[in-house]
Formats: sequence, structure tokens, C-alpha cells
Amino acid sequence: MNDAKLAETETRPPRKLSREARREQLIEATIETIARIGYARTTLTEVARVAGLSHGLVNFHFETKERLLTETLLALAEEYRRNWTEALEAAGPGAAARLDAMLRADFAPAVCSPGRLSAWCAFWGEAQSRPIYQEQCGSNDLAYNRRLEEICADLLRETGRAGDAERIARVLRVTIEGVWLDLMTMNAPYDRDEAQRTVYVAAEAFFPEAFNADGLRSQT
Amino acid sequence: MNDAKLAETETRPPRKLSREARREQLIEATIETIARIGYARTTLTEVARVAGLSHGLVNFHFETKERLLTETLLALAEEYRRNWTEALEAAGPGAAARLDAMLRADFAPAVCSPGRLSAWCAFWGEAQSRPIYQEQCGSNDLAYNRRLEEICADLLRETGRAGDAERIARVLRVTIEGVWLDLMTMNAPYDRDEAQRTVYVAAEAFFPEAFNADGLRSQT
Amino acid sequence: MNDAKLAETETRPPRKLSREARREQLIEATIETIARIGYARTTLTEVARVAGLSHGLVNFHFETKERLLTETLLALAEEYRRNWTEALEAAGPGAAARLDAMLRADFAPAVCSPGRLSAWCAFWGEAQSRPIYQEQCGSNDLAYNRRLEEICADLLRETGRAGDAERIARVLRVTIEGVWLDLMTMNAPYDRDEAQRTVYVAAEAFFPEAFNADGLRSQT
Amino acid sequence: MNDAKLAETETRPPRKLSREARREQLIEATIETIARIGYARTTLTEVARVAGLSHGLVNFHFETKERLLTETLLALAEEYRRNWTEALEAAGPGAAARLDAMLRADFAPAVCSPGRLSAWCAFWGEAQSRPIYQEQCGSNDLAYNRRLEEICADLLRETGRAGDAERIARVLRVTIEGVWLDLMTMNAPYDRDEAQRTVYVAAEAFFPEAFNADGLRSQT
DNA sequence: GATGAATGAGCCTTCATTCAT
DNA sequence: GATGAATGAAGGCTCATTCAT
Repeated sequence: MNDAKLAETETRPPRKLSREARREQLIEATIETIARIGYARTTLTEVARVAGLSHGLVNFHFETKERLLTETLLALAEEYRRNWTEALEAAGPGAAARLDAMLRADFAPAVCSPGRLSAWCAFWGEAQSRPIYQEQCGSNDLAYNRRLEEICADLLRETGRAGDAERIARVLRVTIEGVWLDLMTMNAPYDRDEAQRTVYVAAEAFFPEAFNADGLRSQT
Repeated sequence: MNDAKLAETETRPPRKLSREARREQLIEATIETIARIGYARTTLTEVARVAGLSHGLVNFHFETKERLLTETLLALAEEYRRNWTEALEAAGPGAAARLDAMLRADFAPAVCSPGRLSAWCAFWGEAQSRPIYQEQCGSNDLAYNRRLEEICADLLRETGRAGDAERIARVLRVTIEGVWLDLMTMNAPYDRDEAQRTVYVAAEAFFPEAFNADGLRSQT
Repeated sequence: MNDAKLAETETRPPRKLSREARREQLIEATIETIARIGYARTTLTEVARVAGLSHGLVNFHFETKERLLTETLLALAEEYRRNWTEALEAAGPGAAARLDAMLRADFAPAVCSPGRLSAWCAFWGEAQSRPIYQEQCGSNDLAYNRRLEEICADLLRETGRAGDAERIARVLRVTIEGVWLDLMTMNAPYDRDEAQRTVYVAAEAFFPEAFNADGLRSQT
Repeated sequence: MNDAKLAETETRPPRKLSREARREQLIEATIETIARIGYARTTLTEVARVAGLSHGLVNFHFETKERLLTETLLALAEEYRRNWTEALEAAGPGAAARLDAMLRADFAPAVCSPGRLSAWCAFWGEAQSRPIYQEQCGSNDLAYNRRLEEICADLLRETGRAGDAERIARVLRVTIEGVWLDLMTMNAPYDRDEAQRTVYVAAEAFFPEAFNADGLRSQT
């Protein structure tokens, strides 16, 4: 093979991809489509168009539209879980550092991009009338909640403060979800940095020794 | 209206309702339908069925499906606005009492029924890809936010605490929205009372002199 | 209304028909379509085209294609049953006259038209892999078979001949079905009259006192 | 074929079968598929699945689906023709023995298996709207009919009976086809033995000297 | 006002056919 | 030869919208 052909092979997308690669490509296109035109108006034709593929291929890799959407949600949930799990593993030993890692993880670009947030919102909106979506989200949330509660309980112990770890964890979690929603739906949205600061303001209210609006207090 | 007609109206269920009454009936059916089967699967036929009316009547009162949905959202937003506005007007003079009134208003049965919450979620999910919906929600939120910020600023002044009223107000608002979402989407949801306590836990964190988990502290 | 308009009203098909009338019209179009292009190539669009209606209307009156086809078969079966039942009721008292009535009924234009026969063939071909079709045909056949056996048994008694009524009835029935098939599938088909004579040749073989190739022997 | 190749063929399952063997394998799978799910629902994918081969191979050996089906019908027809031809060649010299051979041939397991009958029914059902299928069946039937008529004419001569050989032959043929159909489509089908007896009851009616319900009378 | 039959655009899905590997 | 990913035409079905009654 001469250089010209070699270059051509490298630059053009291959005609045939492995099953897994195509599935990921289509799921990515689905997220983008939902983010752009919403869940209700998402069609297989549009997903295929975004992916640059024929619409018949979508049904080849995912038997039905229903499955494509379910697996897209599953992929989002799995990506989200992996993100905070890994952040937690990389965190320092103290409860404050671990809480900081979890709060910060939710604002990592990988899970907090506009497209991802829009897709999440759309699925949330549909989930309340779809038990199958609730299950997908629910099991993930459950694990996240439990961890957050444990860490809050630890931090209360460490700081010697009184408080209800379950409710504090809940406030922190819904604050994150809430500023996410704001980032999506407000007409003049504040930016991600301000969103994160807002979360830390909440963290500071419960744990003033550990946090301020900028994040984790330096350990002096 | 003469006596004969008056008698007819009173004794028989009216065959012809006024324009406004029919519109409200259809909007109510729309909310219920969205809550039950979701925004994406809501059809005019189903709305008509829920309302107990004929198929064609929906298009007679609302020219298009788009208008029916938009006006439904408008009605929800207006109802919500009236609810907190009136609660605020009925509240006592102090900042703590007014904040309490606003927090409590969002859990009034009129705006916090399962059907209402589900419908809200559905519209939120769709709003991020529909500018027209964002406007409907946005203008309302804007007024609500401003009031909440004012009250928080007043309360900070009254209690002599330092703090960022804008971010505190934001945390309180998204906490309310967040527990609303939980009430809708969690597999084993806590109840409305626990949701409200969670909000007060957040309020207590910022204003311990004024609130505890049960609500407004008695003014001694 | 002036004469011109009156005439127009009478000649043009009405825009809206009753449910039952439309259903019959669509079933008739289905029979014609199956006869013309076969079961496998029958599409709702083609049925609608033959009926001169929009394809959406087919799904309005019959929820699915499956139901349209099933009800078409049901209508064919009901029409067939009514035809031989009424022929039997109009027949004379003797066994020979009743057998003659049944044999003759199957060649009545109402049930023996080319379109009807083609449609029957198509359903038979599909029935062997469709239990639901078999049931539709089966219950009808059962009643027909029982009657034919009874009459053959009566005729054997009357003529004092030995013979197996069940098998004789079966031969007569399948002979009718067979010449039907011939009328449909042979390249140079003989005509309906020759088909009927063939059946009478079979009848004559079993009951020479009662039949000859032209039909029932005149009672002398 | 040299020794090396022979050994390879015998010891290993051949990875590459000859064209002809693959074609037969696919035709057999087509018959089975049509028998199981019907003509209308037969797809190339299903045929390939039944044959245990890949999807694309079907189009490699038969350019189109149309050709696969046509050649399947051709194979069925050829198999059927060979069956009665060989039976006739093996039969004794008398007309009765030859007629018996033909009647018996149609119930030989090779052509009278459930799968074969189902496939025949399906093709018959479709043939009335497909000239190309009618030709395939027709030419075969024509030869079969002619032979049957000749034999019936011979037998009439031998027995000295009056009768119309053409119509008698037709009754015998359609009786066979009819009991075939019964074997396929009746809810509580009688068995092949009873089907064959029914045919002989018809034969006995025309030729009582030669046949009874059990078959050919022993020549005493 | 009210009804529900009728229309047709657009969607999901199937599947014969093609083709790169 | 053989595989299976990829394409696109066509079909069934849904549903917003229209309109005669």
C-alpha cells in the first residue's frame, strides 16, 4: 500500500466497526440528540443523522428505539457512577477530603457537559412515568446516597458537631442536582464555577470547619 | 338570562359549558395525562378521554397541541405564582416569618400534589430543548428568586450574620426543587413531611436562630 | 335544494359512512386485494387504494392489519356458512334433495366467485401456520361436515346401500374443495359447470339411484 | 477426486460444501421455514438461521429471494414427479395395479411428510396470484393428470364399465389433494392411514371390482 | 357548540440486498 | 467461499389536524 492510500485509510472513518464501537457511537449520538431537541422529539432518523449512519443500522445494533434509549440511560448512569467512584478512591483519608471529592466529581467535565446535563434532565422528566427508567437511575442513586450519608456521618463525628447526616447528605445531593437544573433551564444561567461555589456554600453551612465557598479549607 | 334559561342551567348538567370552564377542564386533563404517562406519550386523544370529551373538542378550544401544552404550563406557573404570592401576603412582618411562609407554600397541597409535581418534572425535562417553555418557567422563577433573595438578605441583616444572600436563596430554592424531584422519582420515596423537614434542616444551617428541623422557631 | 345538487348528492359516494358500512367496504376491498396480488403481498395501502380511501382509515376501523385479515376471514366463513345453511333450509324433505342442495350451494355465485375462491385459497395456504386462522375455518367446517355426514347416512339408509357415511361425506367435501382449487390454479381451467358435473360424478358413484352427472335424478 | 481430497471429505466436516449441496441444504431449510411460519412470514434471515448458515450466503447461492422460492417450488415439484413416476415404473402391468401405484405413491413418506404438505399448501395459496408459480405446478399436474386419465380409461375398458375417465381421474386426484389439505388444516386431523382409506373408498366407488377401502383387491 | 369519521405526514420497524473484510 | 455489518426502500402504525354532520 502506498502512502496516499495509507493516509486515506487513516483519515476516513472505517466503513465497518466492531459491534461495541458502533453501539457507543450511536449512544453518543442519542445523548446529543436528546440534548438538542429533547426526549419527545428524538427520532431514530435524527439519531442516525447525527451519527452519520443509516437509520437501519440503529435497529441492527439496538433492536428497538426503547432499547436504544434504555441503554443510553444505562450508559449515562454507569459513566456517572464510575466518575464519583474513582474520584472517591483517589481522595485522601479524611472525611472532609472525601466529601470534597464527591462534590467536586459531579462538576467534572466528563459528566457535567451541557449535553450530558440536558440528557439527564430529559430522562428525569420522563422517568416519573417510566418505572424502567426509575430503576436505572434508582440503583445508582442509592449507592451514591449511602456513600454521601456515611461520609457526612464521619465528618460530623470528626468535627464533633450535632446533626442529621441523612438529611444533610440529602440537602447536598439535591443542591447539586438543583444547580445542574439551573445550568440547563435558566434564561440567564450562571456558570459552572458559580454553581460549584453555591454547593460549597451549602457545605460550609453544615461544616464550617471544613469548607468555605471556595471549596475545602486548607488544613492548617 | 331569563328565568327559563336559568332554571335549565341549574337543574341539568350543562350541555354547553362556558369557554373558560371547558378550557380549565381540558388543562386539568392534560396535567393528569402528562403525570400518568409522561410528556412524550401524551396525545390529544388521551387528554380527551381523560376529560371525558370528544376528540375534536380539544382542537376546537386550543387550536393546536402545542398551544394546549403551552397553556397548560402557563396555568401551572400562574397557579404556582399565586400560591406563594398569597402566602407571602398573609405572612407576618418579620423576615423569618416571611421566609417560613415561602418555604411552606411550596408544600401546600394545591401545588404539591403528585400529579402537579409529575407534570412539573415532565415540563422541566422538555424545557431545556424548548425556549418557549423556558420562558414560561423562567419569568416566574425570576420573581420568586428575587423575593427569596430579598428575604434572605433581610434575615441576614436582622440576625446580624454574614453570608451571601443570593447563594443562600439559591440553595434553599434548589433544595425545595430537589426534594420535589425525590418525591417523584425515588423508588422508596420519603413522604412530604420528611421532605419539608429536609428543607428546614437547610434553613436551620443558614439561620439557626430562626429555624430548626420542625420549622420556624417559636419567637420567645 | 335544487335538482342539480340533489343529483350530485345521489351520485357521489357519501364522505362519511357508518362504522358498519365502512367495515364491510374495507373487508370487501381486502378480499379483492388478496385475490389479486396474494396474501403475502397484501398491504394496507393497497387495500385502501382499492377501497378508494386513505390508509389511515383502515387502522381507524380495524386496529391492526392482523385484525383486518382475521375479520375478513371471519366474514368469508360466515358468508359461506349462511349460504349452505339457507340452501339446506330451502331444500325438500328427502335426503337426496338435501344432499343436492348442499352440493349445489357451494357453486352459488355468492360464494363461488373468482375473487372469493382466490381469497379462500390464500387463507388456506396461510392457515397451516396460523392457529388463529385454523380456528376460524375449523368451527365452520365442523358444522358443515356433520351435516354432510348425517345426510349421507340418511341417504344410505333410504337407498338401502352399504357404505361408510363419514368417508363418503369426506370424499364429496374434498371433491368440492378440489375443483375449487382447480378453478383457481390450473393454467387452462375448466369452467364452473364442468366443476359441478365432476362433483355429481362423484355423487353418482356413491348414490347412483339419486344422482347422475347432471345433478339430482328426476324423482319418477 | 484424488485420495487426499477424499480423505479430507470423509474425516472432517467439510468447511466448503459443493455448490449443489449448499443449495439443497438451503432449499430444505426453506421448505421447513415455510412449513413452520408460513410463506408470508418467511424471511431470508430465518431460512439462514434454520440452515445454520450466515445471512449473506443465501444471496450468494440464490441471487434473490424470489429465485430461492421459485427453485424451492421447482425442487418440490420435481421430487413429487419423480416419486409417482418411479412408483408407476415399478408397478405391475394391469391398469388396477398401476392406479393403485399412483394412489399409493402420493402417501409415500418422502412426499407426504408434514413439512412437505405444509409447504405445498403455502405455495398453492400463493400460486393463484403468481403466474410463475402456477407454471411450476401446472406442468407437473398436467403430466400427472394425463397419466391418471389414461389409467382410468384403461381400467374402465378392462372392467367393461361405462364412465367418464377424465372426470373420474379428476375426482381421484382432488380427493388426494383434499385429504392432504385436511391433514394440514383440520383441528383434530385424522391420520395418514385414514386419509389413504378415504381415497380408496373413492376408488372403490368407481371401480368396485378392483378396490376396496383397504386398497387393491387381491387378484383371485 | 359538539362529535367522530377521515386524512396524511412522519415515525418505528422489517428485511432484501450489497459489500468490505 | 463465507461472514456479518451496513444500506435504504417499503410497510404497519400513530396521531395531529380537518371537516361534514
